[in-house]
Amino acid sequence: MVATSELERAVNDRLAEHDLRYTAGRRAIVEGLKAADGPVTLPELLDSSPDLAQSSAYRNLGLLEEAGVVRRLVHGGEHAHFELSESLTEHHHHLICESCGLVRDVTLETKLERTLDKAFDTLAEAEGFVTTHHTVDLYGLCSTCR
Amino acid sequence: MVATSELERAVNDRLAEHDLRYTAGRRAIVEGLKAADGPVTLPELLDSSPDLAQSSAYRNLGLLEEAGVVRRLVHGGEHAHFELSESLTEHHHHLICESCGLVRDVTLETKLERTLDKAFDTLAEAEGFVTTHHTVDLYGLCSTCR
DNA sequence: CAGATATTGGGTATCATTCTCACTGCATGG
DNA sequence: CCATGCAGTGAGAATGATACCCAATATCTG
Ligand SMILES: [Mn+2]
Ligand SMILES: [Mn+2]
Ligand SMILES: [Zn+2]
Ligand SMILES: [Zn+2]
Repeated sequence: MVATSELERAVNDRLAEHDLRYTAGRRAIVEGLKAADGPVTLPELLDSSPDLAQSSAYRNLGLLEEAGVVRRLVHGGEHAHFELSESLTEHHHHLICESCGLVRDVTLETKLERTLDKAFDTLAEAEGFVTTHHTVDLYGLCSTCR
Repeated sequence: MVATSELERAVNDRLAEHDLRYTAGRRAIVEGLKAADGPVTLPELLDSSPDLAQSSAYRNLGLLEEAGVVRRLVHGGEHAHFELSESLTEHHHHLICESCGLVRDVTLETKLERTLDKAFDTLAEAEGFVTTHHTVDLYGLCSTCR
């Protein structure tokens, strides 16, 4: 987990590389994502930071995504979920409730993750692909929806 | 790979269990998915079966999904992709081109898949989840988009 | 065939997300 | 300080994939 000041500096740097300013609205988004205990939807983000305008939040989430600060998760639910990029946190995967849409983070053992990376590279190569990243999503029912 | 007549019977059975008829439109969808060399979008499906009405195709894809005949893949692109359910084909994963949206099927070694299943169950249990299935998606660039 | 139920398809509605544009904030330099 | 220019903002409108409606048909059952 990156310390806040370090995170702030890293975000600032990435935005600068893309000629983007680190404004109050963008800081509120980053803080909101950092404070959340998992990926959040846009309505959830607005609830936690009521001063954000919806249109600006969507726009800034898109810009932060392009700048490599934010990752957008697209699952079957109504809303996309957003989280801080893995390069600012750590590589992990997701547990998704098919009933309420809740998303939780999970981490695989380093050893298993390395085995997977190797297997994935081989598979992709056989199809002529070059892969940039992978996702592993576990679908099911959360403890409250069971 | 299930033979066509066997597939037809299996689809028929599942629809019957849900009080759904195996009509010409639904058969066209199943045939279209079977003939495709990977998951297809609704516009692609309509192109390959021009007599399908868009509204009926969407409705029937949803019903076929509920009946366990079709699986819907939601990635970042414009359209969802559809394929025959794994229970009618075999468990596999996806290689997705981030540039053109192409989706290809890939299969992991049985041994690795079993290792994953075990690890996933443990992780889910620790979070109070019960999992129904998992996805593994490899993102990158296909040979033509490289 | 009749009655009951399921399906169809053209049109319309929904709604998450993106776009528009007039306005504001902020940096820079003279 | 003020002027200038450009990036950012936000309220509302537009977009587009997908779902819904409903009157007309088709299919099953007996
Ligand atoms: Mn996450
Ligand atoms: Mn597939
Ligand atoms: Zn749940
Ligand atoms: Zn491609």
